[in-house]
Amino acid sequence: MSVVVRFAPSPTGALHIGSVRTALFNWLFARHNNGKFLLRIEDTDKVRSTDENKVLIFEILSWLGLDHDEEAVIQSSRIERHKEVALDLVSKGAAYFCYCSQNELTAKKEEAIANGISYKYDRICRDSDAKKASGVPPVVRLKSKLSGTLVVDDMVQGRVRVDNSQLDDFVLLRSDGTPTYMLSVVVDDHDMGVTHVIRGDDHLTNTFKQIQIYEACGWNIPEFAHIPLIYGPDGAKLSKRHGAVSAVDYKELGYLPEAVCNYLLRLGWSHGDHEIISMKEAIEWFDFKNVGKSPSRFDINKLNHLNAHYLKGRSDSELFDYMLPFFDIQVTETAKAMIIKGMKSLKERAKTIVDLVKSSMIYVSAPSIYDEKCNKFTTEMHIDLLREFVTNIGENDLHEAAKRIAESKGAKLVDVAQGIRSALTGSTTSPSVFEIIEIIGKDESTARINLFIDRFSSNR
RNA sequence: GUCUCCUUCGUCUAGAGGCCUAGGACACCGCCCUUUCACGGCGGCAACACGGGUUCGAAUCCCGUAGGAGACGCCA
Repeated sequence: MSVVVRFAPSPTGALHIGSVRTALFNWLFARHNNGKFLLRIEDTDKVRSTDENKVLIFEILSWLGLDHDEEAVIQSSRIERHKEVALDLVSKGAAYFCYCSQNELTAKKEEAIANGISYKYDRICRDSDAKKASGVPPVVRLKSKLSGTLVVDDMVQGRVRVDNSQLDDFVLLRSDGTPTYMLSVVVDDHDMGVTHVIRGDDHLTNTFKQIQIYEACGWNIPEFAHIPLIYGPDGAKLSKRHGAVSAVDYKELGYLPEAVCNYLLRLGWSHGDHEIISMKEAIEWFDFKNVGKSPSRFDINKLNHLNAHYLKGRSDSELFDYMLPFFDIQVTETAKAMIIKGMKSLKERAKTIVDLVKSSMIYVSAPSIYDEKCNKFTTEMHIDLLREFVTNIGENDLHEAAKRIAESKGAKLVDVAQGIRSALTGSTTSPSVFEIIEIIGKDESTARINLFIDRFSSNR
C-alpha cells in the first residue's frame, strides 16, 4: 500500500510555526516512503477564513520547499459531498435528526455544570421523532456507540484507549445544513485516499469521534500520528505574546528556510547525536519511532545558531539576493560589489539576513551617526594617531603602518585600529579594518577618517 | 469537573534493565587565537519530578503522588 498523507491548515489566521512543523513531518514521511503529500485548505469557517491567509500558506510551503503533490483541495468546494454522506448515514440508521434547540441544550449544559456533572447530549432524539413537530431546524447527529472501548495504536502516542461511554452523539450537519469539521475531515481524508493522518496532538481525542464516522460509513481507518504541540519558552502554548509565532514572521526576520526546517525537525525528533541535518538526510532518516511524546519549547537561540550555520553555507551572491528586499535604501552596483567582496567576513558575524543587511551598510555609505562606544576613541591621542595614519595611507602594508605609528606614539595597535573602525563604520565592532579599507578604497577611507577627525577634534 | 496524554541539564534531546561516574547540541562561564566583534579550538557549570515496588542490578518495567498540557461546541 502506498502512503498518502495530507496537510490540512485552515486559513483563519497566519500559518502557525507549529503547523509548519506538522507540514514538515507529513512531507518527510511522504518523501521517505515515496508516497504522496497532499494539501487541503480547510476554509469552511467562512467568517474567519481570508484569501490573504490562504495565499500565505502556499507561499510559506514553497519557501520551505515542502512541495505538495496534486492540486490543493479546497474544502469549501466539497460541502455537497459532506452533506450527502451525512444524509446517507441517516438513511442507513447510523445517524439521526435532532430537533433540540440550541437554547434548550445550553440550558441543560449550564445545569450540568452547576451540578458539577460533565455534560453530554442526552440523546433524546436518537430514538424518537417526537420533537419533530417543534419546527426547530434539525441537526444531524451520529449514533455513537454506547458501550465498549475504542483503541487506537498511534504511531507517536502508542496505544490509547477510550471508553465509548465518554463520547456523545456529536453533530455531523448543522441546522443550516453545513457540515461540521468532524464530518468534513473524515469524508475528505477518505475521498483523498489518505492512509496516514499526521497532525497535532490537540486532535488526539477527536480521533475517537472520527473513527466512529469511519466505521459508520464502512470505510478503512487510516493510521494516526499525533505529534506534540510546540510551546513558548514559559511552557504555555506558543502564542503572540511570545513574539513571532507565524511562519511568515521568521521569513521576515531573516531566517533561511533550511535553518527553519532543521530547527523544527530537531524539535521533537532526533537521530542520535545529529544536529545539522540536510533535507536529504532528513528524508532518509525520518520516522515516527524517534518522535518524542512530550511537548517542546521554542528556543530562539538554537534557531539562531542553526541559521548562522546555514548562512555560511550559502554563496555570497546568493546571500546578496536574499538580502536585497531587506534594504530600505537603493543599493548601487558598486555597493553591491563591495558587499559581496566583504561577505565572507560579514557572514561570520551574522545570525540572520537582517544582521547581514545591517552590517553591510558600511559598504553602502559613510556612517551618519557614531555609536556611543566610539567616544572612547575621540581623545586627543586617538585623533592624533588617526591624522598620522591618514598621511601614511598610501603605504602597501597598512597593518604594518598602523603598528609602527602606534609604537612611535607609545600607543597600542588597538588604539589605532579602533579609531579607524569608529571613523569608517561608526561602530566599535566590525570585520578587520584593513579589509574594509581594501574594499571601500583608500580615497573613501581617507574621506571618512577626515570627517571623523573634523567632527571630534574641534569640539574638544 | 470528566476523559486522554506528558515529565532526563535553563532549552532541544541520547538512552529499549548492566555499555551511565547519564552522552550530544544550544545558551551561559573561563582560557586560547586576536586590531574590535565574531568565527574556530580547548575546558567548565548543569538533569533522570517525587514516593513505593519488581530485580543480583532500574533513567529504563509496575503502582501511586505531584506538576503540566490537550479535549469535552451547531470552531477548526
